[in-house]
Amino acid sequence: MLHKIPNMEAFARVSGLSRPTISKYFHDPDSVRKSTRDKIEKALETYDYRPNVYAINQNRRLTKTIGVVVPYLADPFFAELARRIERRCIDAGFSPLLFSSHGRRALEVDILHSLRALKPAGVLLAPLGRGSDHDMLKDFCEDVPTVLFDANIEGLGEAFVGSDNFQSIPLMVDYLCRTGEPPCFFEMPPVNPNANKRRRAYVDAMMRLGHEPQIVHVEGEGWGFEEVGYTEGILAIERHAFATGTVLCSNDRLAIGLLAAAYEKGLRIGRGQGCAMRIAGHDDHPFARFTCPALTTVAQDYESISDRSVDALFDVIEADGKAERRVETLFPGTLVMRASA
Amino acid sequence: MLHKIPNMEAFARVSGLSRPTISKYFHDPDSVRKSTRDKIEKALETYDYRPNVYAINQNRRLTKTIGVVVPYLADPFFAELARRIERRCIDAGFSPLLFSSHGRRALEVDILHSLRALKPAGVLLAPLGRGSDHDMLKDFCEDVPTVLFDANIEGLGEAFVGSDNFQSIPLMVDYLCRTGEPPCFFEMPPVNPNANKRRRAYVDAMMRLGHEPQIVHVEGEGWGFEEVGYTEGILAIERHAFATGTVLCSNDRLAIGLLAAAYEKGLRIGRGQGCAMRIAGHDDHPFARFTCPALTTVAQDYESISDRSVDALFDVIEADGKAERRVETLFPGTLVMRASA
DNA sequence: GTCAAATATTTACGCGAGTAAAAATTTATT
DNA sequence: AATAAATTTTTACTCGCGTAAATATTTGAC
Repeated sequence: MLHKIPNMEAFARVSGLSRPTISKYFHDPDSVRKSTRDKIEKALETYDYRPNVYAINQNRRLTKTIGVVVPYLADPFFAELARRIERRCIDAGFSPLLFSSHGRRALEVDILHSLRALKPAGVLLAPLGRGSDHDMLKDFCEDVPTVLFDANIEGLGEAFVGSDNFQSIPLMVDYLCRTGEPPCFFEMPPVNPNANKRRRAYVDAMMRLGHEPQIVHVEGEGWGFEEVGYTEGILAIERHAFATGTVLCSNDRLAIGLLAAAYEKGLRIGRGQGCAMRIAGHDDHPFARFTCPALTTVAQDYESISDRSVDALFDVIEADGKAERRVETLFPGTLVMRASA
Repeated sequence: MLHKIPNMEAFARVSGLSRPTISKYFHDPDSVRKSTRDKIEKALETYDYRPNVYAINQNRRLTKTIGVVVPYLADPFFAELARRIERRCIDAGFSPLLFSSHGRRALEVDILHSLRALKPAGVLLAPLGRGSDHDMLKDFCEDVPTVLFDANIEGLGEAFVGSDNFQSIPLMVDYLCRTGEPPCFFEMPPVNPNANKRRRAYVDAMMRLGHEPQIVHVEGEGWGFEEVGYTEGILAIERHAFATGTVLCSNDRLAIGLLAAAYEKGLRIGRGQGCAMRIAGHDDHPFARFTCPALTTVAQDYESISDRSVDALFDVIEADGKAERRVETLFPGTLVMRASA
């Protein structure tokens, strides 16, 4: 175990250099001569010293932390996005801090409050959406360089990166109509703007193809989508609420619930012979390939979304926290044909 | 929008009080007289001031942050535990910071390094287990009050809280034997000690009941359990590797993969007439009730585990970072009978 | 109204670093 | 070797707040 060094002053002594030089080194190792860099790194092997984060950040106006806020971390979709974002932040020399609002407005507000206190270099925020405190969020975005992702809120933040629901939903509707009955749309009360956009995209797509849109709207609160999909799926099936045997769900988690309901009701799902129903989702949730049957869905471009969000934030940070203008980047989805539809 | 106040000095002026009093207030609002508290809170409504986190923590030896580290956040099991833990920390006036090792040793090491720099009041750590850097972890635990949960590492940390695999696995084995063929055990290379314990518990339980243990061990790396369960499940089914028609998986995610494989192979899963196979899991993963068929499993006691972990950490923190002795708390699992077995 | 107890103010120093300016030293160039 | 350029050292001040000690003020009890 190496000997602990309490502060930079002491470390400067044991490494035979002056404190400002050490300070420069930790700010950027390449800013000091090779020979002194070697001295420092040799000392670092012998002594256990790392600069005090709090003392460092006290003076810096902007720190090296980046806040990442998602609405619901128990959703592997967000876990996956967060994972990629974290990675890219680390690679760029930042320290990401991850927060989940757990679907609750009060928590999102709290998180943003304490995040502001941390003076982060920037924040990547997937807002609750409908559940967000709009005014508070606006204040926040004015103080802290923020890029929104996944769920857009008009005019908030320096940029938005997400999926193009008006491309992805028609893609799926087209596919379903081409290969069988036109789909009904299975949705719950929208927790965020995507859900709304998807419904509208569904209606548009159906009209364009000359079909009557059939929306099966069910009640259900919160972010326990599987639960809602299951419970309300059971009811919908019992009441013959699905006008056709093809159901497009507003997201994969809802589809997973519906799949479970259909299974329990003895309905065979899929596009083959003897199947009573086709079910499709949206997102290509990490678990979608392991449902029974595997879920046909539209894949969101995780990689592009996370990469682009981070890039956008870095741009903003370099531009002193203000983007020239607010850019919205929408990535197209890709059809993932599996067994369920 | 309220007027921004740069520091405590200035805030003291506008609220007509002295800085030390303000300092006391933020340390504990009840430590000042009601009348001054009111003054401060009135000023707080007019002016936008919150103390600088970094300046505060620079002097405090122990901060009010608590680190929460899990091995793999995209696993809803950990997401759920983390959620409960976070909540309890917040309620107790701490600021939890959540980190995921994403299954990688290097990342766990990095996280612990930067966590140490944050001088947290304590850390709740679910270690990678087999993948952890044992020596580094030991150093860490000596510096920072740490409570391990989920995966135990002998002698590390001030306490351990987890599930009692030697109770839960026999519970399931008994049930399966009582209601049908004795189970084989489906497992992959153990990423953490639980997997090992579960295998041993399975062997013990089978022997006790006078049955020959049948272990189906498959290859597979990392934390993509569903993927391994699926891929290797397909192979195992093709090769008739399951000695009996009942399979106990070392965890639910593996079971979900196997379920998908069985479905694809046209095997009907469940305990009823015409079923080819029974599949059981372990953990009661949040999605386990939505598989097709719903997964029979052993529920881990999420609530007790998270609550007890936090309590244990608080005890340690109050006892100045050192527990009298290292206590291991194991909670029993409960059988969750669903349709799959 | 008096006096002790409780609370607030004043004053002053410390924490661990960032950083700026001037002086001193090292390195590179010719 | 002389000189210019690059780097390091010295010195000193800043940041925002914790905290301790002495002093002053307010409060409550009688």
